[in-house]
Amino acid sequence: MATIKQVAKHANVSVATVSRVMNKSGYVSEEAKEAVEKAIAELNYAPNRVARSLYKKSSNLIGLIMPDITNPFFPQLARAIEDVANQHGYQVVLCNTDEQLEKEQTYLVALQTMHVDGLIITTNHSHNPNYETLDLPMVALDRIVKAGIDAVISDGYEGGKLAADTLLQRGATRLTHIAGPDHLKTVKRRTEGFVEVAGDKLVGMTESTFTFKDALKASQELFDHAWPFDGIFAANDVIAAAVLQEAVRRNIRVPEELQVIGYDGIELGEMTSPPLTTIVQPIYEMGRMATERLLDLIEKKDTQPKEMLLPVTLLERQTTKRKEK
Amino acid sequence: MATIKQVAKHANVSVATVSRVMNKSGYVSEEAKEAVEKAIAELNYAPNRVARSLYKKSSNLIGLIMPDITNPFFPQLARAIEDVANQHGYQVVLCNTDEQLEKEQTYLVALQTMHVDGLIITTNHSHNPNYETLDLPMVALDRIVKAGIDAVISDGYEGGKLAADTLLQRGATRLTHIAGPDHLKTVKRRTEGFVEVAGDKLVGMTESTFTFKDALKASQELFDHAWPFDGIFAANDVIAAAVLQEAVRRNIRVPEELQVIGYDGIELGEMTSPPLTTIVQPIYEMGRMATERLLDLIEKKDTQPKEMLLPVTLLERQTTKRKEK
DNA sequence: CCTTGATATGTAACCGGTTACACATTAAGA
DNA sequence: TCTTAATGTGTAACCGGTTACATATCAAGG
Repeated sequence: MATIKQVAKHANVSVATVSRVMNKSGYVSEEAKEAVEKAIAELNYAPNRVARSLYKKSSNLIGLIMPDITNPFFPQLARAIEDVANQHGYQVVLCNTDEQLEKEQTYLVALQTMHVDGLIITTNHSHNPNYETLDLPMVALDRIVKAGIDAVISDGYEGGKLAADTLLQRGATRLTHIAGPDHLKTVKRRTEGFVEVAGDKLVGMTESTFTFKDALKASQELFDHAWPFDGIFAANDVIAAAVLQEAVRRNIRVPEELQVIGYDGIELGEMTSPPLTTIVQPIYEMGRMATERLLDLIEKKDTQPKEMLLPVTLLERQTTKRKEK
Repeated sequence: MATIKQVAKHANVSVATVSRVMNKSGYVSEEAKEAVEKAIAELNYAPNRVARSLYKKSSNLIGLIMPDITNPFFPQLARAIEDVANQHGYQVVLCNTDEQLEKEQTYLVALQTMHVDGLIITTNHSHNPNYETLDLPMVALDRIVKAGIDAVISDGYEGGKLAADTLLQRGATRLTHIAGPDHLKTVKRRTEGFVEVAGDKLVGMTESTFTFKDALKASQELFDHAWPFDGIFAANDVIAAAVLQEAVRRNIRVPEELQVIGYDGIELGEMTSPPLTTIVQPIYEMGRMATERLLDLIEKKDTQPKEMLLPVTLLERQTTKRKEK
């Protein structure tokens, strides 16, 4: 690969002039500019980003820290982030932490020493010392790290209420719920909203992680102990899919005997039988906003911490009944 | 962040000595070593990877080029790659190209100018000029780029035969198939294997992309035109899920009336109702092997091009009948 | 005692960009 | 015509590491 020196020699100017035309900075004569552009084209030159990074202390890299890209909620987020980053000339470094503090810490130093310009974090323990001392632009996505760090989240509380409302309106009278992991504040809000509206119609509740296996186990327990019920809200779509599968296995008709609502709006919901009714959070949009916000932070456009709460909507597919008039 | 100079001053040695103890190279007295280690610990020093990259022309970064991480086959691959890379001190840069040559080209220069050490490619057009001139270690994963470039793929041909065999053995007599996109050689092999064994039992066949929407459309067409049939092999699990959903919608009992086999072994297959029987390729293993191979290439351990063909297995869940004795 | 090789350490060049600064030329304004 | 500011360009320092090379000390062998 050609270097700036070779370009300079080829164009009969100094490296400073080459740098100036590339960065459109300082004064350059029309003549010199053309010569440099010609040389760049002829040598197929592209500036070495590593060298630039070293001086500028900025790499045009952003770190994306998530628990596990294998969890079907995250790829869409990653996609949005990558799209926006790329449009602005940034690349993203993928980090799966499995929510392990130690892995996270290792990544954090790796990312810092490679001078990433910012971080998007979709992982947290309620108290994570790793981030608190970190002096790097960052935004939390779908998680809340701590006050003072920007966050983009969906309105889980309203989502939970909407789920209960919908179930009740469609004639359900005995509601149940499978909550998500206890340490995720954003997920807890869904449960709170649901419980509030469900009131004394709530006849059973359990808890599960977001893996399908665990969700299946939780579903079985719920069916074993709380049956009969005719409406269920799952803390996310994976859990809802497990509920659905277990219902089918038990020959419970959905939605006639049991109505099911999930949360997230991932593609998986389209693929179940019947397709899943769910509370959709605008996943791609959330990724987009988080990234744009991060880029603003990096370019110091706005340093006032913000929390962005996005509205959710009901997507009626076929695990709920038609609306009663 | 501290620099090597500060560490040197703090330990009362030169930067060269500091560098030597960090890299365990050259001669260093026990005394100096201890002083340096103490200084490193006290200043919480970690070497600047950008500076190191500039001199070494190696960044410990690998580029991962895939069509779309949102396609449920890829996250598991990405996860495996990231795991292995990380264990060896490498990070991965995620690139979604949507199979667009132009996007790919843009990424390629970005990746080159940031001096990534290697590439894993899971995307291709049968003839992609971008890679042919590229002088960078790379391995193709689940795709074949061209002879001379290492590839890790699963045995689609055997997989197709296995699917047909299984269907036939379980009493199916009228087989159909939904093939994948025509330009993917590895996917075509599945079809070839299936068709060969199915022989004159094959009563219908169509083609689809790997998006659920398209797959649903293809399924509907197949049901409209080729019904009745009692065994179907889909080129991947997403297509199989679409077939399943359409079958349920048409009140066709699975597996009693129609047996379905997919290909891939992604988690989604577990979540359908009933759970999907499928030909599983060892996805994580493939990602692992590709990455290990790439790292070998980077470290010049072995430069003889190789193609690794991994065996597939049948995972019997509930869309096929029990084996007849 | 002298030579030699192993051990130990520091100085400075280098990687490939960016930019402060010095210097030269030219045009405009007084 | 003289001053001043705008324009144009090159040299060299700098970013933070790595390493070639020079230099120094010391122990072993002849």
